[in-house]
Amino acid sequence: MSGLGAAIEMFAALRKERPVDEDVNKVWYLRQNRLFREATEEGIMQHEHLFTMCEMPRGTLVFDAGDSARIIYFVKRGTVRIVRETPDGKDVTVAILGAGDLFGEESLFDRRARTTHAVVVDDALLCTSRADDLFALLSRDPALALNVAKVLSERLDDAQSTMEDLAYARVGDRIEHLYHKLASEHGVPVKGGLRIDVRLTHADVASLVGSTRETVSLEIAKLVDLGRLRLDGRAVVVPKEMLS
Amino acid sequence: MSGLGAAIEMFAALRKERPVDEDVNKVWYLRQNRLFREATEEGIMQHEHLFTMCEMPRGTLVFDAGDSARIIYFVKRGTVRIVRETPDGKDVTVAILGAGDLFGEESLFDRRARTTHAVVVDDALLCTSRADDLFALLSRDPALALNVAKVLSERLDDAQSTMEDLAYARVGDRIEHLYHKLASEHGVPVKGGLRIDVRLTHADVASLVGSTRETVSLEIAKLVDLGRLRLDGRAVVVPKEMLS
DNA sequence: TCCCGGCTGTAAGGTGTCTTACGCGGTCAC
DNA sequence: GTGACCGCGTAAGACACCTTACAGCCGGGA
Repeated sequence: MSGLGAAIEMFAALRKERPVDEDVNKVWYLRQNRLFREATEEGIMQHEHLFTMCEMPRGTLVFDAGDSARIIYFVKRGTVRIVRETPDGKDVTVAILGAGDLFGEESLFDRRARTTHAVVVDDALLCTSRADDLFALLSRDPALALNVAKVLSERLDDAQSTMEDLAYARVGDRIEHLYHKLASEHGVPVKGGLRIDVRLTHADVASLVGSTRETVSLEIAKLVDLGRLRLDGRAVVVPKEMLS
Repeated sequence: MSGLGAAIEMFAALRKERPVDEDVNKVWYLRQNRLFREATEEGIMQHEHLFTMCEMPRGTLVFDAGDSARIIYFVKRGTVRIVRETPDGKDVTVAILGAGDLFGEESLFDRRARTTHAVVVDDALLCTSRADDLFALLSRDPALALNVAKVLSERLDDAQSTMEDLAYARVGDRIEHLYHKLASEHGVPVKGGLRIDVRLTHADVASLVGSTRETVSLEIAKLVDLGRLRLDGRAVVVPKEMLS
């Protein structure tokens, strides 16, 4: 994958929209993105060396809490989990990210070591950039900087909605909300609903809804009984009559 | 708080002309905001007409969930609470903001009605700007746009830390963490610690830590017993030996 | 001054969920 | 194949916290 491809993917990531067919969409992104509307081919070329692509299999630790490497990541393909660890060693997953998302953006503004770690959930293709390089690029282009702000604003809204759930909803409802959100972001249409192919174990789900592996097993079984979720092999399906 | 009250307050916020001495201070106030931290005096002067100051007493509903007015707010003085409401009517306070913070920034990127409401906790002086005006300003100044991103990034980190607490910490610990955070952000030094002058009722605290008024009363009493908090009249004091 | 409404303290009972414990089936490496 | 490991299902007991209920307090307005 060329650096140019990487750069294009990065701006695609900032727009938070997902390609259906990659080859067609490279051109599509060029036309859509404000930056590239006025930019010459050479202008794009100038920045291609700032980006690197890399492939990572399920389970890879992208970065660890405490790391001080200042790198920003863009998800091109696959899924990544952002995790905090509580003082007594429990994991809290604060975000599940897919194609089009970016992460590690704290290091754009903050020199402190990371407070989270990031793990690959489904085999991923990532694009990376050094914080200083990206910062310089953003400093020259307000539209891009605003895109970053927009992405963060959406993530904040997401986090607040999760806080609401954690504060007052029961575990069963939290799990259902989680799967509805995953369905809308990562669901693939199957007959009768949306299948979630993100490979989350019950322990992973527990870390997302603030519960334990055992209660998650129990509550999922209850939800399936009630017809609010279905199982398709190992994957969870949200019935379409449940999608508001 | 009634919807009518909300509308009246919004209207007042847009219309009210402040006394001349406030206008003179406007630039000074703007300068205190994180957004304009590195901006030049002239730069602020140029855009000063985009902003309006307005005073709001404790209890004022700054904006309500469902409002579609696209306005961004800057806190010059006082304290403001950002609140979401759960389907069954419970309040979840997702942020407590003080001097230098901004809020309502969703409307910069998003045309949907607000999902939160904002209430004045301590008599506040706010500065308002129409979303479109501010957006135009940010589009011309990458440094300002990056400041917005930075503020959002910090708020996100904050939200994630709260999620961690809500997920696995006991109510007592959550309250203690809350007061430590408030102390570091809004605390005024008194002998033996930091006093928190933000006027939060136990019900308010409950909405911050995802609990009930009664358990908050109980747990605060326990914390005071253990010497982990002190009371100074109605205010809470965090003993300095508790500040890590 | 007195009343009223909002804030706080306290306690009994109920329950959602965590903890602990164990067994079972799949999958992968050897 | 066969063991080791991981992910899953289930169940009894404990407990943190919510619910419900009521009473005292303080401050502000009539």
